[in-house]
Amino acid sequence: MTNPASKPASKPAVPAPAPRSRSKRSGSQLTPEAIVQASLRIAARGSSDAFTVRRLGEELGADPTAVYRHFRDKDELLLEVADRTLGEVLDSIRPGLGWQDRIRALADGSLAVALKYPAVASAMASRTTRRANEFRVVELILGAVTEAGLRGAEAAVHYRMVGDSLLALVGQRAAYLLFSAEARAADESAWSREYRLVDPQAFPQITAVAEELAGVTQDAVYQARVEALITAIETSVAQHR
Amino acid sequence: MTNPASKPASKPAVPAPAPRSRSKRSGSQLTPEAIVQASLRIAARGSSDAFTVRRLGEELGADPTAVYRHFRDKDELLLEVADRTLGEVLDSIRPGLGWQDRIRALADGSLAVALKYPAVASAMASRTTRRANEFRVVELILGAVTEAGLRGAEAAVHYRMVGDSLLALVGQRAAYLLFSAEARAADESAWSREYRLVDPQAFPQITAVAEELAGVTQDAVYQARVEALITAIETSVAQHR
DNA sequence: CACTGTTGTCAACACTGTTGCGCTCGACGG
DNA sequence: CCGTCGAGCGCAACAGTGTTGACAACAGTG
Repeated sequence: MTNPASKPASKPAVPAPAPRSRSKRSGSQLTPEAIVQASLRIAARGSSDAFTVRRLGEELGADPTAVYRHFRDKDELLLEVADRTLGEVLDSIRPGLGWQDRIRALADGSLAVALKYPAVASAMASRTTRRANEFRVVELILGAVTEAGLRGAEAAVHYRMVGDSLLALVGQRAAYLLFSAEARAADESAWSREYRLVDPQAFPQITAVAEELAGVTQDAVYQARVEALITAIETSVAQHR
Repeated sequence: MTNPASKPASKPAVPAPAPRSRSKRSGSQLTPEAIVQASLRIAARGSSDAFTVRRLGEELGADPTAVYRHFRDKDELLLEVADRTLGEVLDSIRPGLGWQDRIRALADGSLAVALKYPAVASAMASRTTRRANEFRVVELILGAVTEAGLRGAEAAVHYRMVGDSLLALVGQRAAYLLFSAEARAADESAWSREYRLVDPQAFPQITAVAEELAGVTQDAVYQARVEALITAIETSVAQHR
């Protein structure tokens, strides 16, 4: 079952409270924590090395299938890793910010981890973990839109708008990073080239701003998308009064 | 060929003007068109049947590897299929609409094909085809933001904002559809259940709107996200004057 | 007729995630 | 101290995936 439905008891894993030192087979013992760390290390390698179970075993110096003693499947591991990084993002958000800056901080933090661990962010782009830290995100965004002035159903739908949009934004950017560096470079240069070679008759608008199109940076687009979310909230607040 | 993207001779395919009737091996001959159509048929089956090359061969009544005589790899086939459906979306947009309605029409049409062919839309969520119809989309969005009142770099970055956001939105929704129906149902009911079971002390905002959160529909979120794009453009226009 | 190039078939390769079987070793009861 | 037990790991294997190269059958051309 690789679906997003996992009600049954999730983690016996390490039942004993005692850390029980190092022991077992040869030197280093395999813990969920170690597996998560190794996963992050692999995910950080980005496009140069895909995130696969076998690669994970290699990184751990253990047999790949040993991972399945600690996680039901790869999906559950990804969920755990994603929730972990999400927790770090949340912890890094300073309290006391205005609601706009809290959303910006959430976006910036999420983007940062997405750029650092593209494989993880990409895999989570269209799902939810339903784990502890995700509820913290819900709480954070809901707090922001409430502080902005939205209530009830209006607040709920705007939370979803912001949450889904951020997830999509970050996932999209991460997935793009999973292409090889050469492929990305080729893609970008191809775009700016073809903008200029377009038939002016058929595509007058493109021709008019071909230079500017070639000069648009990913960061500028990111900024615009985040600000669009904030603007949408502000506009909705202004309308409902 | 008024399209901008075809430098390396891409498709000899059917060089002869004569349709050369039916011939070849046993009865039906395999054409790129037939392959695209079969792909669409499979993609329309959604989560019940993954879009794989072997399944495609089955659908065609031919060996799976025969596809590689007409497309370099699966990716190129997906690009072609995606561009095809995108063309239909564009053709369905009535001219003469205001710029806002043109963006809404593009979004609605894209969502419609994404819901119909989730596998295709999902695969295209974080890439671009750089094919003919994609340039038509660029032209359409650029025309809209220009009509709204944006120029130069401002128009360019807003085009990217709208384009990337729509792609992400549609891809996200499609990817969600690729989960099995049961998994999706379980996921949704789990969310609405857990919203209500959350600790009121730790998550006051969630508790306050738990009911409303459970009642938010995908369509409402979609609407909000599209309107957010339009609002962002309008706001930017108002600011730059 | 022979020749050539196109196109479908078949077997195979290099991967992927995942499972069942056995072995080893640490921990625990007596 | 010793025997038993069970958790944790390695190994081999399975069912999938996309893709390639060799082979064969046919169309059109000289």
